[in-house]
Amino acid sequence: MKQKLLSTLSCAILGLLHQKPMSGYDLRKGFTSTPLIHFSDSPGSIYPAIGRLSRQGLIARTAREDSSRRERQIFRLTPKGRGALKRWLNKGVMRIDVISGMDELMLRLALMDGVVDRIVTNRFLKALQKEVNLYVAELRKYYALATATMPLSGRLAMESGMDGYRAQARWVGRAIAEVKRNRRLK
Amino acid sequence: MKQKLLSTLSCAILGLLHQKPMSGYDLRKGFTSTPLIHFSDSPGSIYPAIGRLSRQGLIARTAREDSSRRERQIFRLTPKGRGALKRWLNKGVMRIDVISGMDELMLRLALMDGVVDRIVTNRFLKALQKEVNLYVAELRKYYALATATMPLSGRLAMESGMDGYRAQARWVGRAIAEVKRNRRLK
DNA sequence: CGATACATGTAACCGGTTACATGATTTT
DNA sequence: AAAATCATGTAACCGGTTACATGTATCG
Repeated sequence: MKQKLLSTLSCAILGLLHQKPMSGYDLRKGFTSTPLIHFSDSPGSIYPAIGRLSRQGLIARTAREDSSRRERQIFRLTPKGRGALKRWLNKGVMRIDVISGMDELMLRLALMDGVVDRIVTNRFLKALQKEVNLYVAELRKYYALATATMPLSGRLAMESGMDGYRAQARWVGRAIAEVKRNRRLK
Repeated sequence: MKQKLLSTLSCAILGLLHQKPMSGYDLRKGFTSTPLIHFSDSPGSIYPAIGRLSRQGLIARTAREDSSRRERQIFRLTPKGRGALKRWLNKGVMRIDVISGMDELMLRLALMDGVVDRIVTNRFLKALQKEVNLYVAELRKYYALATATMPLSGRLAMESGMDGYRAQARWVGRAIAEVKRNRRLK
C-alpha cells in the first residue's frame, strides 16, 4: 500500500488534531491566532483538507458535543493518521527543504512534542544543522564570486538571505544544546 | 483597463528580462544557478509562464540570433511589461508580506536596480523596517504569554522564527544606511 | 557512436485562493 | 431588529509540480 503525499496544510492539521481533537473552525483559529498563520487560514483550504483527510481515513468525526452550539464537527486522529504524522515528522532534512521549505521544517519541529521522542528531535536538529551550515558555506562562496558584479539592491537582498541563514545556524546550535540539557534533566 | 495579477514567478521573469533579453532556457539557468532557486526552475513552470506573459503583451520575441544554435527564442520586455514590472516594484509592504511573503519582498529588492530609482528602494526599505519591527514586537508579546505553556519543540520553533526576524531587523537597518551612503556618493 | 548538454514544450493532477452561500447564535 | 460572530461548506480559477515527449548540437 502506497502512502499518499500530504500537503503541508494537511500535516499541520494532523499535528494539531493529535494535540487535541477539534473542529474545522478551531483549526482555523489555531492558524490565524498564532504564528502558524503561515499555513493558511481561509475556509476554502481547511474544509477541503479535512474532507480529504477524512476520506483517507487519517482523521474521523468524534461524537459531537451538542451542548448548545450548533453542528460542531469535532475531528480526531485515527491510528492510521497518527502513523502518517509520525512518518512526516521522521522524514529526513534535505538541502531543498532548507532552501525552500524552512517553514515546513519549523512546523515539523513545532509539532514533534508528544508524538515522537527526543531522539527524533535531536536527529532532526543535527541534520538541519548540517544542511544549514552547508548552505551558508555555499552562499558565502557564491557571494564572494558574484559580489563584485552585483548591483547594490541585489547585493543587499543576498545579504539579507545570508544573515537569515546565519541566524538559523546560531539558533540550531542553541536548540541542540537545549534538547540535550532537557534530556539529561528527565 | 484592469491589471492582471501576476504570479511571483512571472514578475521574476519580467525582472530578469529587463536586465537582459534572454531565452526560456537562460531564465531557467538564472533560477537554478543562483539563490533565486526559490522561484522554481522546471520547464513546466517557466515555459507556460512565458507563454502567458507573451499573450498578455508584457514580453515579446526578439529576432532570433540564428548563429548556429537551434531555435532559441529570445524574449525581451515590452513597454507594457516594463510598466507592470515598475508597478510590482512600487507596491507597498504589507504585514502579510512580512509574515508569509518575505521571499517575494527580497526578490523585489533584488530586481530594483536599474528599474526604479534609489528613492523607491529607500521607501521600500523604510516600510519593510517598520513592518518587521512591528511583527517582532508582536511575536515577542505572543512569546511572553505563551512560552510557559509551550512544549519544548514548539518553543524552539518559535525562537527560530523570532531570531530570523530579528536578523532581518538588524539587516534592514544596515541596508538603509548603505543606500543612503551610496546616494550621497553619486 | 553514445552520452551529455542544449532547448522547448505539453498534459494530467493537485491544491490553494477567492468569492460566494447559508444559516444559527450571541451581542448591541 | 440589526450586526457581529460562530460554523460549515461549495465552485471557479489559476498556476505550480511531475512526468513525459521531442529533437539538436557538442564532446569524448
